[in-house]
Order: sequence, then C-alpha cells, then structure tokens
Amino acid sequence: MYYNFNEIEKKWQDYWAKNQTFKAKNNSDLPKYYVLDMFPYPSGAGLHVGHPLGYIASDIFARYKRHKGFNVLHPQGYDSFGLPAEQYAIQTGQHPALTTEENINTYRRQLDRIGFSFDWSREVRTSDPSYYKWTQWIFIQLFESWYNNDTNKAESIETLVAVFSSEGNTNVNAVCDDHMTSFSASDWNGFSDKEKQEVLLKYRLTYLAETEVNWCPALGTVLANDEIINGLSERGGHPVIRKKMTQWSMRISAYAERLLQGLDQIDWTDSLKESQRNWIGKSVGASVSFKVITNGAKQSQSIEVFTTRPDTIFGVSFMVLAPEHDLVRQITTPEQKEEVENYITATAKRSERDRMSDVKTITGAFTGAYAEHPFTKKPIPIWIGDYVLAGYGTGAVMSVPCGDQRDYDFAKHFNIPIPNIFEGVDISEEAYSSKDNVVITNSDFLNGLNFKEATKKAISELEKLGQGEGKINYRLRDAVFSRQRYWGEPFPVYYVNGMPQMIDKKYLPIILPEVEKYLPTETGEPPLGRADVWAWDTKNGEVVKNENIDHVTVFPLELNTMPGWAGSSWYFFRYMDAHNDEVFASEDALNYWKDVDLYIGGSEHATGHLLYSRFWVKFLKDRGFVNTEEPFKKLINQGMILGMSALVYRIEGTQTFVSKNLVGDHKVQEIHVDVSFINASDEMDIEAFKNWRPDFESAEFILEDGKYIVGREVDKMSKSKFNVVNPDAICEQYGADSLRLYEMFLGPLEQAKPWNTAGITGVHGFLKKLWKLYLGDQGLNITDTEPSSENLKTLHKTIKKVEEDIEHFSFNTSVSTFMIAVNEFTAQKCTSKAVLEPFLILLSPYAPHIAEELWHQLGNTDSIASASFPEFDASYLVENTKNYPISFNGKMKFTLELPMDLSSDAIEKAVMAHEKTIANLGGRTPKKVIIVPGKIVNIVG
RNA sequence: GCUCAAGUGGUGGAAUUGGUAGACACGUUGGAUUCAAAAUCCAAUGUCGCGAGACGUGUGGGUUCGAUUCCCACCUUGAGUACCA
Repeated sequence: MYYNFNEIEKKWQDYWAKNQTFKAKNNSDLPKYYVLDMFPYPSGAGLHVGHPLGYIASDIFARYKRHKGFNVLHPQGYDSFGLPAEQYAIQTGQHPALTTEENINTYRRQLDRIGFSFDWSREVRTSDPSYYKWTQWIFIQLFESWYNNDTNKAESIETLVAVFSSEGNTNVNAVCDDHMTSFSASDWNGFSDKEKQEVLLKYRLTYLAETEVNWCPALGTVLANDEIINGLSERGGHPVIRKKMTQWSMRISAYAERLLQGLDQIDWTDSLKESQRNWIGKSVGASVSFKVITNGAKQSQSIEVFTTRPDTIFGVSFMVLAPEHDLVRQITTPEQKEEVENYITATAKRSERDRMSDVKTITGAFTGAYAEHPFTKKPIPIWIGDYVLAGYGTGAVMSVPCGDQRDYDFAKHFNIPIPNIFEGVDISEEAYSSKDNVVITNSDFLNGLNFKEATKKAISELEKLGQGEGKINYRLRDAVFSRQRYWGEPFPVYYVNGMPQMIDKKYLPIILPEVEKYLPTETGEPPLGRADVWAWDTKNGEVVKNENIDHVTVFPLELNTMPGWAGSSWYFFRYMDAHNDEVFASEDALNYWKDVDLYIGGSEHATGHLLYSRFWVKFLKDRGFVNTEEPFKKLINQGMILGMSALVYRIEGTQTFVSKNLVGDHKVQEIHVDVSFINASDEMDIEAFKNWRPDFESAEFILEDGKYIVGREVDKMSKSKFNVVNPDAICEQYGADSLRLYEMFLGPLEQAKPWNTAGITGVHGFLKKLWKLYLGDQGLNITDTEPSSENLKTLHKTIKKVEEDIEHFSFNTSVSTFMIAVNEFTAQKCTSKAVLEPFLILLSPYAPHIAEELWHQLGNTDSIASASFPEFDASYLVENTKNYPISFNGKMKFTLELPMDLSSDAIEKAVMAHEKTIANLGGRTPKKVIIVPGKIVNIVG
C-alpha cells in the first residue's frame, strides 16, 4: 500500500464534515477553550501559501486542546465588507455582494483542502444582514451612552438627562467635547428639543461633529489615521489631504486610560503592547493658560497650552501657535497681519507629505501679540509656526528653548533669547532636554528643586493663580466612523431638523439598498445618495419598515456607511451564538465562552482592529452586555511568509540570457520568472521558460556546467513578481499534511520567512517513512508485542518535547522531533501498538489526515480527535548510571554519576578531568555533574 | 531620532533555567539500486589542517570553572512610530 495522500485527505475531510467532528457545544462539563483566527477579507486573488500559516498554528493548538480534554471553540468567518469589492464594482458594475460571494466560495474550497478543524456551523460574514443587524444595534447603544468619569464607565444617556434636568451640567464629570458651556437645570428645562439634542450629542459615545479628516480624493472617502501610510492611503497608495467634514466619530478617547491599563492584564507580546502604548501616547504634565496682551493692553482671550515640563515655566521666552489655531486671526496685530496671512497660506499649500519630509527647515511668523507670563508678568512674544501641530494637545506650546531642541532651533533661527534655567548646564550648543540630573535656577520659587519637586510646586502655584492644573494628555484621537462608500454597513440613522435620530431597533437590520452605480453622486453625496428604494420608510414622523414599495419621503437618511473596523470589532462574540436573532449572543453563550483564550493574526492590526475591539468590548462590558473587559487573553502574531523570487539576466538588447554566476561585466536586465520553473538547486527549467511567454520562445542561454542558475530575492508574494505559490497546487502534489508540516517547519511562527517549495520534500519524505513504518506491502506492520525500553524512551521523549513545543508555540521544532522519532522507531524495528498508537495522537494536530487514516487502520472506529493526549512518564527517560566516588585534597568528597556503558578508559579520563575541575572550584560544591565521554561539565550550586 | 525584535554553516533553522554549538531539513559530493530516469536507501558535509589538533554563534570588552545564552559599548538588519510640546 502506498501513501495516496489525495485519496486519504479527501476521505477524512468528508468524514469530519459529515460527522460534524469539530462542532462545539455551548454547554459542557469540560473546561472551555476558545481559539480564534483573525478572519480574512475574501480577496479576489484567493489564498496563497502565506495566508494559512496562522490558521495551521491555531488549528494545531485547537486540536491539541481537544486531546487535552477541553471543549474547544474554533470558528471561522469572513470580514466581507471592504474596498476592493467596491472598486471592482465601480470598474465592472458587478454587485460587490456577488464578487464577495464568489471570493468566499474560493476561500472556503481552499481552506477545506487543508483540513482545518473549524466549526463551520458558526460561520459569520460581516456583510450578512443578520450579522450587521447587530453591528447597527451596537452603534445605537453607543449613541445612547455617555462616559461618566466619576463611575469610570459608560452609562445610559438617560442617567445624564436625569442629572441635567435636576441640576444642570456643572457637577457632571463626563468625557465630552471641549469648551462645554455650563448650564443649570432651569436652563436645560428651557432648552428646545433641538437644543437638548445638540447638547447631548456632545456627550454621546458616538457623535456627529465637524472634524478635520483625512480625505482621499482618489477614493472619494475619509480614512482613519491607521489607514494611512506615509501620507498615502493604505489601499491604492493615493494622496491624502486634510479637510473639514461633518462625520460620525467614536469617543474612544474616553477609554484611553483603561485601554492603557488593560494591557497589563493580557498576554500579548511586548512589542505589540508597546505599539498600543505609543498609539495611546499618554503624557503627564500640566495645562497652563496665558493671558493675551496686544499693544500693551490685556485682552479677554487666553492661550491654553499643554506641557510635560511645568518645571521649566521660567524658561519660557516665546509661545508658538499652530497656523490653524483659532486665535491666530483674533490676536494678530494690524502691522503683522500681512506676514501672518502669507505664512498661513504658504503652510496650507504645503501638503502633509511636504511638511513631513521637510522637518529641518524652520519657518514661522510673529503675530505682534504678547502673552503675559503667569508668574513674572512679563510679556512673551506669540509666534505661529508649523512645527506646532493643530491636532495635538491644544495646538499651542509654551516654548522653553533651553529645554527643548525644537524650541531651541526656532529661537536661534529668529534671534529670540534663550534664558538658561538649569544649574551648571551648558546650553550654548543645544538644548538640555533630559529630565534627570537637573536643578532649576533663575526660577524664583522653583530654584534649587529637581524635576519632580519643581513640577509639583509649579502646578500648585498655577492652581493658586487659577491659571493651570495638572493634566494628562493622550495622543489617541477619537475615531472617525463615517465612510463615503457603498460596500459597508448602513447607519441606522435619519435626520430631523438636521439632528440625527436612531431608527427604532425593531426595524433592524437596515439593509444596504441597491444603487445603479457605486460612485458618489453628482452633487458629491456618498454612493447611497443614489438609492431611491430603501427597505424602510417614514410615516407619521417615525421610520418604519415598508413592506410594499419603499421610498424615503419625509426625512433624509444617513448616506455614509460604517468603516471596515465596525464589523470586526465584535465578531468574536457572534461566533458564540451565531444564529441568534433575538440578541447578538445569548447570555448563556456569553457566560460560557466569555473571551478568546488564544487569538492568532497578523501584527498589522496592532493599532487598528486590536484597539477598536478592546474599546467596544469595554463599552459593552460597561453597559452590561458582556462580562469580559478584555476580549483576547493571549495573542500571537504570525510572521509573514514571503515569496522567493527568481531572476534571470538578459543581456541588454538581445534575447540571450546569462546564468547568474556568469553575468560578470555584461550589461543585463533582471527579469522575474515564475518560481515554479526553478528546482531545489536554483536551476531553471529552460523548456518551461521558453514556453512561458511567446517573446522567450527564441531565447538563447549562456549556461554554467550545462545549467541555467537563477538569482534569488526575497519579496512580498505578488503576482507581478511571479513568486505566488498557491496552496491548492501544494496539496495536489504533496498533500495537505505535507503543507501543514512544512509551513510549521519553515521557522518560528512569529518570524517572517521566505517560502521555498523545494524544501517540502523533506517533510513529505517523512510522511512516506511514517506510512511505511505502519503499513508494509503485506498490510499492517503493527503488532501487540511488548514495547522495548528503547521504544518507550523514544515515545516519552517525543511526548515531552511535543507537549512543551505546543505550549510554547514552537511548532517548528516539533516537526523535527517527529522525524527523529520515526527514524528511531524504524531503526528499532518497532512494531508495538502500545507505542505507535499514542504516537499518532501526538502527530494528529500537525498532520491530521494521515494520523486519522493510520488510527483507523489500527482498528479504531472513533475519530482520533476524541482520543486523549498521552501521559508523559519521566521514568522511561532515566539513564542507567553507576556511581563513582572521588575525592579532592582528601577533604571534600564527591560522587560521580557515570553512564554504565562508558569504557574504563573514558571513566578514567572523566575522573581526572573532574578532579582538575574541582581544583578550580575554590570551595564551591557541584550540585550535579554531567558526564560526556572525554569531557566533563559541572553545574555549580 | 525614539521604541521593540533579531544577528549561529552554502541555505531555513535547533540548542526553552548559563553546561557536548550546528539537532532536523534543504542543498552539495560520493556510493547502492536501475537499460535509463523518477523514487528509494547508505555515507560524507562549520572553517583551517595529510594528521594530531587548532579556530569557530555580528564586533570589542567584562562576569564565570564554563557564555549562542548574562552585563557594558559598538556595528548591521527588520518592524513599528514620529516636529507629540
């Protein structure tokens, strides 16, 4: 019987599907374990071998946990709203739902071939109305909530309304829009409906506000900060500009501190936690307010700044506002007006990109106005400069040139004085920005204090004056939630007098309407502006579901759709109870599964999906909908699998291709060739190359040793580099088990590594060897013979190693361990069922098909998935040893443990070496001694 | 610039708490089998040296009986982030 992997794999994949082997139960006496993959966006290109890497790792872990007696939830689904399907629709007119459906089918077929133990009965798709019904529902919950700083959690908006109507907003400690004016209870009760709604909107956790957004003209939509890379859109690489628009925003800033603190509770890599910490960007300092003076007269305005160095307040010699700052035009003196206006126009013209690439140039303009120093009462000139960003802090800084390099450079450039307030520090060349080892001087009441003391003192003095207070600032901005796209979740929102209203929950889902074209309307509205038939209507001032023909007649609807991260921020809860139509997941299901124990996915989601999910989960927890504060207890980032491109060298102007090592001084063009033409020793199949493209048919070659050797280069897998490897082809040629083993064997899970199909023969050969160990030409080789101690030693060594590897996610070394074991079993001529049966269980998470087949060949009738992981017994690993007493100086005595089978020559050598070593110990006593023939090693206690 | 991660044969990588460095695999070389090829099997394979042996984990120091592992400095690469006040 030969190893017919195609037949075997098909057989067991069908068996698992038919018997629902991996269906998870929502109640069980077993402990639960939830293993989750980041669900894929089903792109048109299908899967390449890089995609399943994380899925294979999570599948190994899920299968292992089942063997270990856990009730395992291991689901899969699709993040199926997204831009590519929409852009394809714009080009071809094909409905994104159709494209998406086709792509999902391809993905599913490809995934099924690899033999994953997913519970497909719980599949979710974010673009499915029965799913996004609940995304819309969560949006409504956010709208109906506010963040109470006193209780430090989100509460129903009803509690806020109650406080407003009984005592106004003066005692409310909420996260809200800046510059909230205070009002009393009678003010509130006197407000019109619209005024009340306007006020409440400033408190809601999702709110409508005029915000400066990243607008991508080419895509016709806004982008979140994490969707922009170096000033270009992540998708498509189009330029992005700043623009003011009315948009839905999520008040994630309310959760900044909890998102930061929560990181300590979870088992993620340090680098990932660090990314999130940087993104949240907590700075501790003070806010200080400076009164404005123009032409020697105090003005009503004051400038708020945030500083992390209130201790340096006496070093302030000027202030700088961002050119976009609201006060700039109000305070600029007539004499300076022209210069300031010119500067503002000049900076507005410079794109974000120019500003970034041109960090060195110092520019600015003097406003003619002054600010009054809170303590010295001296006037401080107010400048504007584009090194101050409107979007961070208050958009204004107090400049302390002796303590900040940018302030220092600005002061030098414009000849502004640089007072030194640091004792014994030389600032003639550069600023002294360290907080350590500083003693403040020339600073009145701060003289002689260090950073910590001076900071505290400065804040308390500012508080006495009412011109400042201690403050914590976060870099984390509220997240813009509107997209001017078609293929996304519609908002459950309509407008009355310009104020947003939630459509009643009983009418959810609001189904995405059909449109003729997927482009913005001629008047610049989002694509949904083209829809005239919606599945719902307005009647008597209420939006209702229209069962017949539905027109939007009375009220305008929200025409934006939600961003990609809306649906992915809570999908892990839906898997717990995927078909519930009453709630997003039942209380029982949520209580049972609680959170994700292991989450595997790419690190590119560090500051997007992983932050937004944590935010939504904390919100849902606050409002009592879920019972966990952190969704993902342990998270592993799988590394990317890169393509190994192959290059041929064409001599310029000819059709002659020269082998890699003969290029020498030839002027050559490098051309990417299909990696499937290349064998394991980088030799190209010349015939295949000639047949590849018509223009290569007449190609000539300069060979080395009769071979054409290609150059190699590691790139991302992409069609244009001809280095994409399709898992289907690997499964066809080597089988899914080989693919699974090889992906793990390539290297550590978390590391980026190039794919090279040539190496797969190693693991494939191993599977054939394994097959032969169990099945010979005459059938089963396995007998009921008693295992030898050698057999047991190999088995238990393997159990220990594989168990440790899985627990530590070092799947790569397990594959080697299996190979060694099979080699040893073969050498031992092991046929004992008592040893070879448990070995299959060890192997089954990695290579489930062959393990299942051999398992049944051994006479088992149940799936191997229900077998228990074998128990490790250390006693089988103990060496046979004999003790040899030796002494040193006649005082200390030691016992040497030596293997029984050591030759007397080796023993003598070992004893002598040991005596010598002991002489060097200087009185320390060895705890344990490891003997190797000819060498000796001590472990010193 | 800052933060994090990592530098080991021709290649991917192993050595999980400081204890035989290079497991396992690819590739290469030689051999067996074959009319031939594929497949399979056996052997060799860090460097220098005929050899005994010496040298070897990015570089330079240090701690230790003993360092790929710990400490200091530096170099290189990758990832993230950035006029963040």
